[in-house]
Amino acid sequence: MTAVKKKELLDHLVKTQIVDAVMTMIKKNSSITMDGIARTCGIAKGSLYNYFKNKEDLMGYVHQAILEPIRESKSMILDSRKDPLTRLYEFIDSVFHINEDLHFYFRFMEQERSVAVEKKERSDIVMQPLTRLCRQGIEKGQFIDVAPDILAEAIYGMVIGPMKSLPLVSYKKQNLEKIRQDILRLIERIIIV
Amino acid sequence: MTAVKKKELLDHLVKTQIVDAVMTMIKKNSSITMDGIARTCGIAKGSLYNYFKNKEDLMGYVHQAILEPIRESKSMILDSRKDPLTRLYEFIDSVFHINEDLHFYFRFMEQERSVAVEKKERSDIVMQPLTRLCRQGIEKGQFIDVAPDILAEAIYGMVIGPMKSLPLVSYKKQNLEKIRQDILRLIERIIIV
Amino acid sequence: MTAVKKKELLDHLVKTQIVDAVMTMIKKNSSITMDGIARTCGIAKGSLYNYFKNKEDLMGYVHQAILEPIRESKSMILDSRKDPLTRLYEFIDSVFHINEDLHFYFRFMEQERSVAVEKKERSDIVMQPLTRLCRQGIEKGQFIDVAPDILAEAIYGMVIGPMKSLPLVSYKKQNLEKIRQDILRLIERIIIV
Amino acid sequence: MTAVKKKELLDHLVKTQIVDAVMTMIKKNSSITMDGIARTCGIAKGSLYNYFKNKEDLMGYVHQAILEPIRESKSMILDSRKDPLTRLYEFIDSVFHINEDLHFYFRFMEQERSVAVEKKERSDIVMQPLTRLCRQGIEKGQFIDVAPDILAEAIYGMVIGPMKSLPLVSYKKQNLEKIRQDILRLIERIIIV
DNA sequence: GATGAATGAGTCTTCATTCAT
DNA sequence: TATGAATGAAGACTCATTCAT
Repeated sequence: MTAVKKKELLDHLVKTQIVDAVMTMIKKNSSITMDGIARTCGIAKGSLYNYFKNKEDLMGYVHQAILEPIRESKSMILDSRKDPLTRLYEFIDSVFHINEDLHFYFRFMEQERSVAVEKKERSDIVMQPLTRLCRQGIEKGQFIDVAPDILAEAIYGMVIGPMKSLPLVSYKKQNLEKIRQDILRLIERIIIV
Repeated sequence: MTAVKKKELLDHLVKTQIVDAVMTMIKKNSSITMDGIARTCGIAKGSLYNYFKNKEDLMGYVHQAILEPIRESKSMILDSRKDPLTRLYEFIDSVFHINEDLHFYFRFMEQERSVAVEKKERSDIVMQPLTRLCRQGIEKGQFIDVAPDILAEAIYGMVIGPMKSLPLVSYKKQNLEKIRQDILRLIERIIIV
Repeated sequence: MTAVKKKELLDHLVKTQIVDAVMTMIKKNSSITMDGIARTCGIAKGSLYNYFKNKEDLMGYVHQAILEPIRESKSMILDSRKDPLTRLYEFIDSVFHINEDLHFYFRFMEQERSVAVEKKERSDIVMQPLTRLCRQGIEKGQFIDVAPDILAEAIYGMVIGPMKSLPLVSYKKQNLEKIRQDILRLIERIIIV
Repeated sequence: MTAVKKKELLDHLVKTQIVDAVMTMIKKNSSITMDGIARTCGIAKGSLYNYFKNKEDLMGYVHQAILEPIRESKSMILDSRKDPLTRLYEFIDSVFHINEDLHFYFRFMEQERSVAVEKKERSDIVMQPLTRLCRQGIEKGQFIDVAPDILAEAIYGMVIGPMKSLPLVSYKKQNLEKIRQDILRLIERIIIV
């Protein structure tokens, strides 16, 4: 391996470590300070600045690191070449299977309070592909014919809403399956022609 | 009036003033500091501590003061003795008519970022009465028979979702009416004829 | 005394204390930090920010506090209604009598390194009145007729130059008088008999 | 070439490179950090410490490297075997012709603010030879008979003063020539018997 | 009770210096 | 010898809280 590659690898390793540290802190709901990040990483405060220009930069990187996998997984489903109906079901399934990530994502978004940013991200990651999907479903006559962005919002609300409030409802595995069935029944009844 | 009553009245007056100050600051999107609150109120920083133990206490009070009117207005509609169907339509209408309040409420929630708190409040203010409403509608055979909390979440998502993203969509008055029509068309499909 | 006056007095007292602290530190040639200023004053770091918005503000105040007396004393001499010749001799005398202040002033200027600022201050305090003085002397036919600003610079250089380098020259009281005589002999040659 | 000589040559090469880097940075008015020096040189930060014990050491070397040419050029003029009067005129001319260097020198001095050092350098480079020149001029009966060091200071002040303040005066080429003429007239009038 | 000056822990950021490779 | 990542001491600034008047 060349020296350059080694360096890049090491660089990436430390950055990953930093991301992990921030994630841990977010999960613990502790406030994110450069001091804290360094301590959690077990490196010196100054070292953080060898990897990132400043806190904003660092948080931006963490942001991307957290969002990218979600963005990708959603995009893979929502933008595939399958039938719109199929994709919708797959999307709903995926939401049920990644709910832990999703909860983390939501908490992160709330920590990183910036209305503009949140809406932008939500829009980029889920709403835009979902809106495209809805448009295609409507064109094919599979979905009810309302404005596609409204339809997308409604689907998002119907699916994500119950997921977000799950931790409040005391639920077991079978409950989760029951919830899924109910959501599917609603989707079938409301969305599909 | 007794001295005690006078004191209570004065106490309430100042607290109201403090709440207003915080609201003003949130609207201006300025960061909420004890110093700033005192300055906005026109009282001394130290005096705040005569009314509240600490900042958390103060913010808790503001929290309640902001939420109570929304809670009440929602409760008045959702818990009235009218027909569930009627109440549902009234609720949806109310959401469309108070959207300014609602935006303020959302901004406040983002300032006061605390996952636990947000969910709790949302639950108290809207979801519980809405769930009760759904239960009654289902029992009466008016709404499709799924778990009432899921139905409530779905309705919430369908109605609030598009509202939250409104600032992003470039919209005019007629757009708003179009959105309302679309949402109503979706909601109607919940209802069993 | 009213409460307001008392407050103003106290405010001024603390600011004076801060100025003194900075002066002390400059004399000691120690680097001027907010921490150090606070320590030297015997007050808390945060308190400095109750009196000044930031370090720049504080240093600006110190700047003025140091310069004002010098500015005033120079202005009183250079802008008086006396004969230009008389004023010139008085100015030279004054330079010899305040040389301790002047040395402190020069050291301060070097600490506060900002070319623009230094030149501006020097210009405001000494060069402008001195140039006016020269212009009047030339008009009256008392001084040799060259550009007044150049003449002013030359006088400044002739008088201040030797003063600045005094600490290097091992000198005694009588030396100082000898230097003064020499400078005066040079200055006299500017004057048209 | 022996290995030792090779090493010395290399050492000198790198040091020259470092001096150039610092000069460049001073001209750009950017703050001089070890990191920046290394980056500008294209060598590693750690390597600087193979050539210099610490930053102070490095800056001292740069100091000498910058001053030496000025010192030499001044010395060549002031210490030549020509007539004192001729040398004085050559000195004044040289000041007018090297004003770019001089400005760089002044900026450097302001960066390297240290009263002691400045006075020492000024003394070494200009004042000592100028004082010698004055002494010779006085002995020859060409210059006015005051203490040679005072005379030197006065000349320095008369010539350098206007030069230093030049950037303030909005001046064109012809202005510069006018200034030169005025200064020469003053010198002739005041200094020369 | 009201006041607001004083406090100091906590936050981000810079940079000279060290040291393992 | 060369490298540059790691270090940590400083530095400027913020802000919730206390307390003497």
